[in-house]
Amino acid sequence: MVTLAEVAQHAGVSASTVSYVLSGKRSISATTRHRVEQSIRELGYHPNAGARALASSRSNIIALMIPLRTDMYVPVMMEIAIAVATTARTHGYDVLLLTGEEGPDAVRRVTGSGLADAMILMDVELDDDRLPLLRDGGAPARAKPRVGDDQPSVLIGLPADTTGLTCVDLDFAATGALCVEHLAKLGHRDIAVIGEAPAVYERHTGFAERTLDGLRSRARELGLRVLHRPCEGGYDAMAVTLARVFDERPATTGFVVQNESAVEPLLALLRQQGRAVPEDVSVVAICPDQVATQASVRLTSVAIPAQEMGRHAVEHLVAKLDGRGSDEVVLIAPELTVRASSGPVPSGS
Amino acid sequence: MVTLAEVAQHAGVSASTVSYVLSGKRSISATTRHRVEQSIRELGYHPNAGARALASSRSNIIALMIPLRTDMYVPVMMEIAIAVATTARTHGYDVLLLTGEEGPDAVRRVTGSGLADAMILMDVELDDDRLPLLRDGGAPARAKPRVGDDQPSVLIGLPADTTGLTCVDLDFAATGALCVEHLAKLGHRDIAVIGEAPAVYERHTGFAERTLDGLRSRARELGLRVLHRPCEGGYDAMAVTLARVFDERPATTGFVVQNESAVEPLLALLRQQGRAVPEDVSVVAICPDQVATQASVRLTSVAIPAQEMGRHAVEHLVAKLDGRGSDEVVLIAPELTVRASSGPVPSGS
DNA sequence: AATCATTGTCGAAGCGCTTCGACACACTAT
DNA sequence: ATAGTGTGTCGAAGCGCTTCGACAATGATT
Repeated sequence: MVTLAEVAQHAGVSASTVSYVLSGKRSISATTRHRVEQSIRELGYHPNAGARALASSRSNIIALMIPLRTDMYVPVMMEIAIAVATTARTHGYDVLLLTGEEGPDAVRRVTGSGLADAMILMDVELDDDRLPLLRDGGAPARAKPRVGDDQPSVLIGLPADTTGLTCVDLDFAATGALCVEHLAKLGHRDIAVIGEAPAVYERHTGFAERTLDGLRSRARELGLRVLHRPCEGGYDAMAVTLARVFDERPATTGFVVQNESAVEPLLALLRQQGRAVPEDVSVVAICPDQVATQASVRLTSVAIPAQEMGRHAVEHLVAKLDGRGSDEVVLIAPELTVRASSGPVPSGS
Repeated sequence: MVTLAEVAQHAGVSASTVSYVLSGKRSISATTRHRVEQSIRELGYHPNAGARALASSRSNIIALMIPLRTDMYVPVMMEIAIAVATTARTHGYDVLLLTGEEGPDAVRRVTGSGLADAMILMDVELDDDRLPLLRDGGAPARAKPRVGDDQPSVLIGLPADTTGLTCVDLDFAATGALCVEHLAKLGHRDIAVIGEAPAVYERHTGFAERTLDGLRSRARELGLRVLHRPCEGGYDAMAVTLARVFDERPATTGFVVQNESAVEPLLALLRQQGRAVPEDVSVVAICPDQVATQASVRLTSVAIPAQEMGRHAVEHLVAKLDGRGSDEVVLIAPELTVRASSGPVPSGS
């Protein structure tokens, strides 16, 4: 491996000069800089990451923690992860992939060892046991918790208590509201919400509950009736759920679906029952665009802005690492795209 | 941050002793070891990753490179990535997430900087431009490429030329063969293969072509007729493809599908045409179990062993890093699970 | 002509760890 | 008693980089 010293020798300058060329922390004359850069290229020099981390106590690595069991739709998580990785690279950071398996210990390990400079947590639960560690920077009991000394972090998802935390998420409450508004405008009065699996609600995952809250309160204002039913994915579960919905609210003409694996079954079952979409019933989905456009009926939907979330998270983190930036909650405004699955209520009804 | 020296002082031993307790590379008396371990716990010591990497020239990090544009089904990639991360942890390694964006440069950067000790590449193309770098350990032109000095790597997927490379993959040729065998046994004589999108074949992605080769040669032995049609995902594309299939080969009764986003459309279209599955036509899929079991008809399928592939890859890599292990190609034997989508040919035909 | 910034470069001191050789000590075998 | 053989521990030398203070050299300001 070629070292800084070898580059310095080759260029006929001191090691520190090479270092300053690399970091740009002191001004270097153009001639010297070019000579050094030339040597670097010729020798194929790459600074040693370990040495750099040791000397500067900065690893230029961001840890991305993905829980093992996730409530998010997998492709969305992947999209976020990819967005995080690519955005991080543009800022000179690499990404360390952590699974939830180790739990809070992973936070301690990474923080304590200086493996990563910062941390992004995905799919945060309302009451997540990793949060206390992040609030005080991972140091369990320190005399003087100096500000800015701790491990910056950004959550993707919103916990119950956000004090001292930075979070990025889609504004799910607004999303829920947006969906009913759209249906209300089309004249629908009875709305059924097909939600995530019951387990998701039991685990008090933030996004599912917030969607529902936003949706319900807007529905109340608009005078609509809402029936919420959690639903496991797949055809059989959906069949049961759907039967119950029409049993309880035969006048239902609008559906809001927040469960990717229920989307296609719902459409198939409605078709099978002779209910045409969008002529007889309207369906609005909360899902990635890919699902919305690949479904058997092109779905009116609110997209999950995966890339944007990943990008935002990294950019906030980098800002924090640079001393700019602050703790705040960033909610991304939802956007509803009208496609072929929603239309005015049937005039006959 | 608490350092090795502080632990040593606290325990009343020298720094090297603490280091040996940690690494176990020299024998330490039980009493000393306990005392040191106690101090470590009390002080909440975590070895500094950078210092460790510098001193030992081992980062204990494995790089996982995921191409940006992928031919694999996204959830499968995610499953592999998670399996890689968790398996790596059990061997004391962390995982660095690299996207394909940087291309071969990423290999050079990571290799050159000692950021990672080893590398796993996913979704390898038949003629991948990252491979030459891996064969000689990432050093473009070195005088004496000493054996064992280079960056070990494992590919997930099979390139055209595997000399000097270690690869892990599902045996797709055997998979193709297995699928036709199953259909042949049930009496089907005319088989249609619904493949990945045309772009996948144009890019010469290994797994698609190998599946087809294995399938065709076994079909020839068994005297079956095979019609292969690449297909984009989604309903519209599938409708066109399916119409052409029955146009060209009206006697088709068996389908092999290797395209997750074509599975559900195919089932829906068959149903719509009044062809019952499995009574009139049989469908065998090559897809993750989750897709097979969540489809509207539970699919007879060959699973993609994502976890196993991830685990294998890491274990091979760790073996190489430990000086054990060798370059070899590991093909995982396919397993076909019979579910509800395949049955004997209709007697009337 | 003397003074003061400014700019560009260097030397040296670490960062926290691993690892090698040395060494003291307690044994066993002469 | 003497030499030989392990054990368990220590001291010191780095690993390759960053960064601080020092210091020429240059030009601007009196």
